[in-house]
Amino acid sequence: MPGPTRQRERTSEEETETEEETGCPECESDSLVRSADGGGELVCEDCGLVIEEENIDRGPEWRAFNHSERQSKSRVGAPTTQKWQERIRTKDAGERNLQFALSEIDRMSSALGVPRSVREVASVIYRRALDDDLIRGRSIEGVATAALYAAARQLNNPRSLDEFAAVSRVEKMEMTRTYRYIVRQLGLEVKPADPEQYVPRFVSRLDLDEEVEREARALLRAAKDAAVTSGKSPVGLAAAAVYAAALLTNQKVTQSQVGEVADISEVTIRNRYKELLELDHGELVQ
DNA sequence: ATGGTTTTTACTGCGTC
DNA sequence: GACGCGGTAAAAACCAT
Repeated sequence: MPGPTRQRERTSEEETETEEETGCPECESDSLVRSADGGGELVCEDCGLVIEEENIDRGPEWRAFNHSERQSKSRVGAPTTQKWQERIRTKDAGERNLQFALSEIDRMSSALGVPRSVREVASVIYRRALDDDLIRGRSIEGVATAALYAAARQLNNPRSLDEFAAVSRVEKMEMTRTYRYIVRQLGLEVKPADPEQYVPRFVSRLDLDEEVEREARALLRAAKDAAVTSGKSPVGLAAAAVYAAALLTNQKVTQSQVGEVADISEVTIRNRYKELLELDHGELVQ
């Protein structure tokens, strides 16, 4: 019988990981970057892996909007309806539009710790939307957010809707509506996110170790093979897998903690993780 | 619009520390 | 007594048709 390994209590400080400029353990890249808001995660620019996170905010607040007021510079004022001012407006509209959108994409990208390639694809998508005149009737921020969301998924580096909601200036509803629209109009090909892609970040935010990540991935693969994943939220599956994996490896984490970092209800975690564990017994894992 | 499925919300009881 | 976990019913959200 393997003795129950007493897990170390989670200590926020005192236990500083010893990776400074070692590069990304996942893809060996050197381009590590500290994300701007949302908790100062150290993330890899190439693969988006979160290597280290400083403030785990477990408060109920992390889905709140931090920057309530920001863009006070875009003061529009009453239009003076003069002819050439009107012309300038329409002429430069596209340029201003694009510039602002790109800066938004940049801002959200660093907040989310998304790799550079994703920003680039997002920019391309946005330009296409602009060319096809899809912005009309929609907000620039909305389309920018949608473009980034789509790009992140296309490049297999997805962020959840809730993660986006935390950094974007548009509400979730507008986000999803705009996202559907541009995906449809531009004929973008976006496949459902693979739950495994959420695992590293959740594990990292929960301060669990690599073993959990491996186990979670194994559980998810088994589930996929057994075809119990279709129709289920990838984020929910990932969260459940992380929780289940923590159980299996005797790591301390609660359902509510996992639920919080993944923005998934505990009920969903319960329902999913039971299924995952059943498979683990019945089917073969690995 | 509608119906089926999934997720969330709210509430419950049980065991433990 | 608070906390973690499990279960349930009903509401809400989602999705394909």
